[in-house]
Amino acid sequence: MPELPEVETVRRDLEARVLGRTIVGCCVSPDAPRLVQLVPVAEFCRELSGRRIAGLRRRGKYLIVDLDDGRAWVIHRRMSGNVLYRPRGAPPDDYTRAVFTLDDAHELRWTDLRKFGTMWLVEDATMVMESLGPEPLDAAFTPDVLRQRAGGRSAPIKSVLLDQTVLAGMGNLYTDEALHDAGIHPLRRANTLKRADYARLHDGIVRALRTGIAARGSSLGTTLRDHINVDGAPGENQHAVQAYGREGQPCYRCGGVMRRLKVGGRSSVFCPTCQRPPRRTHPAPGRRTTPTRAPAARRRAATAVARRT
DNA sequence: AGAGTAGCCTGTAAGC
DNA sequence: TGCTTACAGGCTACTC
Repeated sequence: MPELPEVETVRRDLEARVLGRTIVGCCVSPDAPRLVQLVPVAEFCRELSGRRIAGLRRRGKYLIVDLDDGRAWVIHRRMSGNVLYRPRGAPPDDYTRAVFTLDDAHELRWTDLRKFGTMWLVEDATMVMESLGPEPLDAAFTPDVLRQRAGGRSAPIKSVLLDQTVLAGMGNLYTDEALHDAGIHPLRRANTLKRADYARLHDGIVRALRTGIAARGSSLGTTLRDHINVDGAPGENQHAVQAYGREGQPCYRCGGVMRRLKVGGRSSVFCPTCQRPPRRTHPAPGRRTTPTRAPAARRRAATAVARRT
């Protein structure tokens, strides 16, 4: 599933291939009625045709194609969207929903099995991504910034990291990786993490994302529904993954068995030894629950979920 | 306001 | 074997 590293990999590949090229044709399949946002497909295609590609940027999981008239073609891959750069006349690709013909005898093919992907043609790219949090790979993203943005939240840290208004670009895979790297349990409430926790988490986030980019993204599961790069080849980061999808397998750090639970409806894999669960449910024998602790019912519910799997 | 969740979508895999 | 159900997940819209 495309997250920051997968979008960045495609951005870099496209920059090397289509920068300066002109879009000479546009065809959107009628079976992808939600693909083009804000304007009718006919208008979108008409306005895009004839435009030269002046730049390629990324913001969070958004890919931004800057056009020569100052407008921006913004693409969000969501779950299964891929951008392929193919010679005109190359064999068809499964689940192709749109084709953008270029002036170099190639075309950009938008493939998207689940049809969740969206694109916009706008005057200013920021209008579709106003609420995004900071870029995790910018120098301005520091442990203090992370703590300031996340530290006031009572939701599980896993859910907070997935909130794009807190931090832009993290998805389920890299969140699991970062939390494992930092030794933080996904159910820990964000407002219970200490300064040192946020320092480790910051490092874990940056490391996980950089590792992903260096490996050209993660391609798990079957090729059809997964991230592939502009030439159709998968990434390699799935071989480097420490946590995501490794339920039942040994933790690379301690050898213990990796476990899985649901956090905010998302599957989360973690090491119960390296990532200590939140405060225990049951007070030690003879001890009383102090009023400053979370209500017993809530703590019990949290641990029950953690034990279920 | 913040937290939690249904729905969008389709292919795969597990269960009966 | 064939059918049904659960699951995967980014994001929006909705409820509580």
